[in-house]
Amino acid sequence: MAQNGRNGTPAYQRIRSVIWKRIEAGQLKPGDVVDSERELARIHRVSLMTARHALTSLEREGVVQRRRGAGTFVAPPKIHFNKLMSYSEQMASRGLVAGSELLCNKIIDYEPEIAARLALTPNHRLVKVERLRHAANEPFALEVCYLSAEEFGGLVSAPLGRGSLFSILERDFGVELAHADEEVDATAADSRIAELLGVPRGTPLLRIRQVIYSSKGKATIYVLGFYRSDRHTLLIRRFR
Amino acid sequence: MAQNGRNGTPAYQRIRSVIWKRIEAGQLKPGDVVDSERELARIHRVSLMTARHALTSLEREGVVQRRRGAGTFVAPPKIHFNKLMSYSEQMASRGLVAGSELLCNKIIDYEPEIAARLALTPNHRLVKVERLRHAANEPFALEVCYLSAEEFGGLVSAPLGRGSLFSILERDFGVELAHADEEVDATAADSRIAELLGVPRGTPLLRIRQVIYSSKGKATIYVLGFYRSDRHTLLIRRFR
DNA sequence: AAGTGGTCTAGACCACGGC
DNA sequence: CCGTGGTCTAGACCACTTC
Repeated sequence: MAQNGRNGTPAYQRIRSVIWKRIEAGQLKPGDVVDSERELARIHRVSLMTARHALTSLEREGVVQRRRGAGTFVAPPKIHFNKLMSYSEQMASRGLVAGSELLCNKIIDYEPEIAARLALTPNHRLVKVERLRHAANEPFALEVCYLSAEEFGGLVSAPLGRGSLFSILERDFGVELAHADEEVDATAADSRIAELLGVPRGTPLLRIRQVIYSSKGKATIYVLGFYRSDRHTLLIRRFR
Repeated sequence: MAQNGRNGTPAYQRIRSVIWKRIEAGQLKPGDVVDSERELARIHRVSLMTARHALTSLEREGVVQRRRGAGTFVAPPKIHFNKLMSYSEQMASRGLVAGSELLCNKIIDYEPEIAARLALTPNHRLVKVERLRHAANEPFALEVCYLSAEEFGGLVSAPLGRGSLFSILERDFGVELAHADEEVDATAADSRIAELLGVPRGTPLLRIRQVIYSSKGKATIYVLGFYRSDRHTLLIRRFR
């Protein structure tokens, strides 16, 4: 028996998931001791190295912390820094309900600079989705998304007023989003944006230009967003 | 011989560093094949698991990529996204020379809100370092750093006009910086900042408040920065 | 002293990739 | 087919923390 005890999942992954589920269920709380390597090996009838592998992989993901001579402990709840999340997901993670108003959802013909951001030919047709984001019944952001019309033309008949763009792409188009590169700067509200966001003209806004890539490395969505900086701050974590 | 072959460093780390140095020296280029687990085990007279440990740790750091059945390869050069870098390091990475003007370097007595950001008592004394950053002979950012005067009082006599704060802290104070949490928003230039940065009053600026933590998890530096958004955009990568 | 994580051995079989 | 990485065993000694 050099391998899996019948089914195809490696032993160390089974052990991983047992611990992970126990944490998820709240049976193990941050700071609690996790079964030691030797206990795990005994319980799961597995060698020490295998039990160790399970704990090592959990530690790498930040789920547990190990202290030599002391034991393995459930790590404090991780804060989601630098996570690519849809507006709905962001709101949900703060315990708020997402509200948004669909201003525009159509196909546009010629927008060469945006097509270039998506690595498309200048005359490639694009779906343009413009939405006003609300929080606490007040507008706080204007977001304009662009996607290839060839691939995502079907979006124009999608219920974007309600559902999240991310979930529609992932569910209906089978797109797996992987990461995004963002450029952030400050700009002054022009008259249209000022009116939509309910601020005086010239108010400093956070401008974020975002290219979202699929897991295959293809530029999939370009998002141009303007955020009221009195209602929204960007959180970033950087590592040395 | 169950352990280290005389000196104190583990075998897997020695193997690691041999490979790492070979990459650093340019003998191994991105895409090149790295010695296989079995070769490493043979060459370094070590068991397979130990050779494997070396490659696993290099893979976790993104130095190499492993493909089952194929081999282990040097990873493509990593792009420095979400990296905590000093101003000098940022400039250097873009091939520019850092220029900065020291406006203020003194100890201040009572700044409770900033002390709180560093998890210090309200009346804790602080070192305040204010610098105007230049690029291409034009000012583009104002950065104010605060540190505990108790720990870093010696900074007031340091050559901050020339050297980087990071390198002084790391070299002279033995501080190992680990990560930073940043809050980013947009704000309008007040009269003093407008004059220093050479822009009209009310110009939208990027404001970044940064708490930099040591590797021991201690809040060490608080940085308040104002950036001309016509000269500087923030780049972020987010992951799903 | 007892228990923990960290390192290590000398093998093994499996699944996969490229020739 | 052979070589690769992926998983696994049944032990071992060391360094460290806790009591």
